[in-house]
Amino acid sequence: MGLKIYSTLTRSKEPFETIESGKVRMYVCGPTVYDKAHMGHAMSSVVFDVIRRYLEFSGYQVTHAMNYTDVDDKVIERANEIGVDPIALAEKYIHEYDRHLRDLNVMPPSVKPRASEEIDQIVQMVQALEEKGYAYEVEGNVYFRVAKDENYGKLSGRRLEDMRAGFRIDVDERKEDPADFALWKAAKPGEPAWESPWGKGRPGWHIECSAMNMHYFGDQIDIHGGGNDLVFPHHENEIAQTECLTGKEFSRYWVHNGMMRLAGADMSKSTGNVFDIDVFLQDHDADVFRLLVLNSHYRNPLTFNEDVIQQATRAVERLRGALRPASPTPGKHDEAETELVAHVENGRKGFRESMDDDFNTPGALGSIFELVRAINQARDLGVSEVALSAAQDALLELTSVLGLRLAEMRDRVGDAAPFIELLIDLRTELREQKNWELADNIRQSLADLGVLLDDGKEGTTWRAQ
RNA sequence: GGCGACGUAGCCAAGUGGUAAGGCAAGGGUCUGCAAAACCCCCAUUCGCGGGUUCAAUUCCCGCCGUCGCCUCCA
Repeated sequence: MGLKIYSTLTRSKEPFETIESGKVRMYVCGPTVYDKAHMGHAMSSVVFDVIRRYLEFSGYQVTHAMNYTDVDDKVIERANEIGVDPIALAEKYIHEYDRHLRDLNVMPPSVKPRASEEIDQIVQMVQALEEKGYAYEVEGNVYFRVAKDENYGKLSGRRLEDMRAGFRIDVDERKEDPADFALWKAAKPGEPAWESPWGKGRPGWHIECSAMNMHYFGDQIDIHGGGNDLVFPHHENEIAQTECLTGKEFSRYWVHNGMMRLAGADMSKSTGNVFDIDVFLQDHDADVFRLLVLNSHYRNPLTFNEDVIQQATRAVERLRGALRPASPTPGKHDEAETELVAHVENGRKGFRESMDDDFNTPGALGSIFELVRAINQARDLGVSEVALSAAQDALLELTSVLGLRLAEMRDRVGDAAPFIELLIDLRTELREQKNWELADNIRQSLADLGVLLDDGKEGTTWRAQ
């Protein structure tokens, strides 16, 4: 029972088979860098990060490309508004986005191409399309001849006639067909422009992705991803350009994540701009966002509001709580330890089965939480440190496939452990003397430093918050 | 108008042709100097509404209602 992935192209789950055995070429559309990134971008990044991590966990060698669209109408428009150079503006937001990816614990893409750095490749591609009759030039603009592509519309399920019917009157009169789209745009004054066979100009939106794919991966890739808002026209046009040129299937799987929904009245502007990645991460742990995202299937719309943030925060605490050490005075519990081993196996199995089913992360989390309960039960029973930490290692492994960093805090205070334990011993003596006030002071002071004490029947344990 | 999704407990959310994972919240209990955590119990005879197919549907089909996305440059 191997991995299955839902492809937008076939609208069904397909067994995952790569072009090259054991290797995955994955291209994900990144942001147009004209403004601060929002939580929707973060969602998409996390979704594809988890897909990548799971593929690697499954033994694939993944090359992950993510582009930055830095030459674009919106970038130019914004740059002109504030009077800066468009490329410089894009550069600023690219830096910012890279930082967000780090903060969100998104594995760095293998390559991060930018439109402005792929001009040669783009020009070559447009030329080739022109030679094959799929493109035509009008006054320095080059358009893709949609009517010549008999498969046009196959990804989004649209028919040309339907689309033409919807066009308004303000279409570019120079196009042969209102549905044709720009491959190359003639430069207007004040815009970034490059030399080309058609005069000075810049690439259209869709061609950059086709060109980058060809540059870094060749004619075919395994996975092409992005938000489902890109299905049309962006990905539809990418397919058209690339497949008309190569005559081969462009991408084996088209993977699209659902949109984030900010709908609920509880999260309007009045709540503040919780939508910016920046702002969110100031107040919340990246793990919280990840859990929130992974708690629903990537293709479905994601509910995002204060309620679910709270719920995710508590859930992350529960996950971390499972990493608390074993009871200081373990007993002999062979049966319980055997059972714990079985739970670990079930957890792993359930996790894989869910993830193999089109990256069903909510199902995978279900298995993880079942493992959490088993670990907590075993600890309460008093199983040995060895048995418990084996299960905890499994928990850490599975959650790390989801990109969660449960152990981070624990690791961070790791060096302080001997001192914390010293304080615990001291406090235990104070408690034996019924000096509650001092004992509580120590507990509170440690809590302020992010170290929580748990007084159990068998003694006191601690955990990092 | 065209194309496409979605509607499961108070909230978030999986899932299956044979009667509903998981998380959060609420309630009861165990433990505890107190607290927190943890553990146990409890929490949808029911999966938007109305038909149909079937021995059996939340799961398949049809219709309706509702929410949402895309329809030329938004992840």
